[in-house]
This record gives sequence, C-alpha cells and structure tokens, in this order.
Amino acid sequence: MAAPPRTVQPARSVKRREDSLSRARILEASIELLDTCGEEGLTFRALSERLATGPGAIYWHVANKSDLLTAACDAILARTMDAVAITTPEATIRAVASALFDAIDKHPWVGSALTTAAVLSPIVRILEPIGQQVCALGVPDEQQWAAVSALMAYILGVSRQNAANGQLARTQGLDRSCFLASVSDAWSQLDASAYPFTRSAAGHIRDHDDRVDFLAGLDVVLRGIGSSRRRSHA
Amino acid sequence: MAAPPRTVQPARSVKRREDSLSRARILEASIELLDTCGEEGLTFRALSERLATGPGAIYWHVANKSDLLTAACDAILARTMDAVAITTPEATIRAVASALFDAIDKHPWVGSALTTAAVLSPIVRILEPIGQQVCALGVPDEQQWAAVSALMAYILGVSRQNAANGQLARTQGLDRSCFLASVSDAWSQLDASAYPFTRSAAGHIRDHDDRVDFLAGLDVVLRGIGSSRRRSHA
DNA sequence: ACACAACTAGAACGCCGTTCCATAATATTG
DNA sequence: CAATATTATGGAACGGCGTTCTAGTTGTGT
Repeated sequence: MAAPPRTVQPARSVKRREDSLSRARILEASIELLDTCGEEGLTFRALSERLATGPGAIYWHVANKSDLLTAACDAILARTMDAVAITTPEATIRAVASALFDAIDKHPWVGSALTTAAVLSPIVRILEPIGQQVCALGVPDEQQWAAVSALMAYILGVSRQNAANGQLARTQGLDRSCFLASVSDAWSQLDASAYPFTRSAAGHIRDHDDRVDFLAGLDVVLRGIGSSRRRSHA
Repeated sequence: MAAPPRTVQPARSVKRREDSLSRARILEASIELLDTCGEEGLTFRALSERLATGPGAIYWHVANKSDLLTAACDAILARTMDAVAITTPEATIRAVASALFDAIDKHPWVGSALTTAAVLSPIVRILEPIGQQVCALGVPDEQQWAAVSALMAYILGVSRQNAANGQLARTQGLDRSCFLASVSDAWSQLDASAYPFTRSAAGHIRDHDDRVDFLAGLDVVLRGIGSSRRRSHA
C-alpha cells in the first residue's frame, strides 16, 4: 500500500542524494519566489521549475498551497521576532512593532498570508511577546486581553495597509511619492461638504512618512493602555 | 468600430428589454453569491448562470473581477454607514465601529476585499465619518491622523480577524464554541515556559464574546486619544 | 428600410491547484 | 547479495478559473 504523501517529515535520520527535495528547500525557494514575483508569482509550476522537478514531487513534502504559504509566513515571522531585543516593556513593544512593520513592508505577502493563516503558529509568535510585555507593564489580568488585542490589531492592521499600498503603487508602476500624490489628488477632488476630513487629510498624506505615523499611532494605543491601568489602580 | 466594453454605464437613458443586464443587477447577484457561497463562490460562470447569460456579457458592464469585488464591498459599506445615527462624537465612533464589526461578520468577504481594494472609494467611506468625529472630539490638527489611523486599524483589524475566524470555523465544520474550544486546547498544550501568556489567554478565549472584547479594546484606543488630547491642551 | 451602435452569449485560450501513476532511489529483509 | 517493501520523484492529465474573441442579436436614428 502506498503511503499517503507526508506532510510531516520523519526527522530525516539518514542522508539521501545531494539534490533531494526537502520541506526546507521548498520553503526557501517559495520565499525567494514570493519576494521577487509577489504573491501571485508563487505557483507550483514556477516552484517546480526553480527546483528542477515536477509539481507532483512538491506535494510529498507540502500538503497544499495554503500550507506552503502559512509555513513561509511563519518562517519570516520567526526570524523577525528572534531578532528583537528585550529591554523595557514599552521599548520592547515598540521594537516588536517596528520589526513587524519592516518585515511586512519587505515581504508584503506576509500581510495577506496572516489573514488566511491558521490561528496557531504565526499568530502565536506575535501574540506571545506582546502579551508578555503587556503583563510586564503591570496591566491587570482582566484588562490584558483588550490591551493585547488592541495592540495586535493596530500593528498588523497598519502594517498590512502599508504593504497593500506599496503593492498597489507597484501595480500602477509608480514610486511611493507619485502614488501618494495621486491619492492625495483624488482625495482633494472630493465634494467639499460631504468629505471635509478626507480633503483635509489629503494634504497630510502627500508627504508623510508611513513609519513615523505608524509609531505615533502606536503611542496613542500605548497611552490608552497606560491610562486604563492607572484608572484601575486608583 | 466596436466600442470597447463599457466600464461606466451611460446613465441608461432609454429602456431596454426587461431582462437586460445592468451593473446594478450584476452587483446584486454578486453579493447574494458571496453571502451564500463565500468568497470563492463568486465566479464569472456561477454569476452568468444565475443571471441566465454568458461570462462575456458581464464584461460589458464590469472591468474585471477585482472591480466587481470592490464595487460589491463598496455597496455593503455604503449601506452600513448610512444606517449609523450621528450623536455624541464618542458614541458615534462606537456606533460606526459596531456597525462595521457586524457588517463584516455578516459578510466576511468584505474583510478580505478591503485589503485588496483600491484606496479610493471603500476606505474613504470609513475614513470620513471617523475623521469627522475625531475632529469633533477636539483632537488638535497635528494629532488627528494618528488618532484616525489607530481607530481604523483597530476597527478593521479586529473585524477582519473575527470574520476570518468565523470562516475558518465554517471550513472545519465546527460552530463557534467548538472552534474556540479547539483553539483554546491547542494554546493550552504549548510549552509552559516559552508561551506563558498564550497559555493564560487560552482560558479567556474559551468562552469570551468577540463583540464585547472588541468594544473593550475600542475603549482602550479611545482613552489613548483622549489622554493625548488632554496632554496637548495642558 | 437601412446602417450603425449597443449589447449579448458562448466557445476558446492559457493558467492555476491538485491528483494520478509509472518509475526510480533507497532501506529492509531473508 | 538478491529480493522485496518503502520512500520519493516528475510529468501527464483533470477540472475549473479569469479573461478574450467574435459571430450574432437587439434597439436607435435617419
């Protein structure tokens, strides 16, 4: 009886031929493909060509495309979080946020993969360090979940939006500043009485730094966490 | 010379046959299809069958699938935002947030459509009312963007995650509580020393109300906005 | 009645994820 | 060392997708 394709490798105790496939090699090639060609560049055909094999062979090591994408996403997040130094609670949260923002900016596909991703591995990698630092801040137990979910939603939400904008700009063949200018123009031309805020935001959008704004918004959330903590201690 | 397919309708001045196609009819059918069959249920073939026509005919009224999805998303958001009553700034923000949470919970595909959506129409529908209320709160100009981006990231981020969880549960054929229980179990079985926070969160996850937690987190962000406003006035 | 534009419908194209299966490489057994 | 079972490979094939093409139909203006 032919065994069904392995999804989990049996710890490869013995050596096989030099050029043999492995989950690790497939993952590495997938990440390269995703980084160079974007999310729609990852296909089993392109992947098998790059690995000099057929599509069928890949399925021995990987369950399906979703499995592949989740694993690639997890690999990036693991590297990203490992590189974050732990210092003060607030500083560490800021460092985690910055690292995630940069990682998702560099690998935009991670943003969309996170939405689809199973709740298990990739999300937990982010949840755990943020949760630990929120605890270290002294947030009482019953408020921790709200604090952590606000932080995670903010960090991932803005990072994802930033990555999506970058991809949209690339699709239209514009660089960052041209893209921002075109959005700003479009917003300026909206009806003045119906869209006063969006029109006023158009000016700010034109030449802002996404990363600076991201950290400013993070401070807003952190202040919210700080003030509720103080309130409950009073 | 045959005109290229219309993407914008010429205001249909004269009547055509009763069963003629139109952008509105296509959009309506798309939303039904998305709601009943999920995001992958929207295909040009299924759509053309439901409309008793061929795939080609649809392309006369719609540029491509992305256009179709964005328009459907925009339609839902327009209805959602129109239904929100404007009262106190804080109460209105909470009402907008609640309405969006419920709309995305009911139409999970809106969540993912928003990620891809062109920055123009759908996002602006949300940006504008939130921005107006943040202004009404008295947040000074230079802090408005950080406040609004924090609110939007939080609201859309949590709503999207909630919708994604619902879809994941449906994929696995579990109802909400079974799904939460399985996540909670998985988190409980993580290594105690490496994942203390996630393990402690497992208990809370098990029988929480997403909507209640969502509003609690929203208050954290609102407090952050309030405290930074006070600080700058001091 | 005729010409021309607006619109329809379905066949066809190329690509996708996935499955199947004949075969090769390796491990295990007698 | 031969024989056999297991593990792994790769290419052909399937059904379905978004999209394009085009022959045809419906409606309008002259």
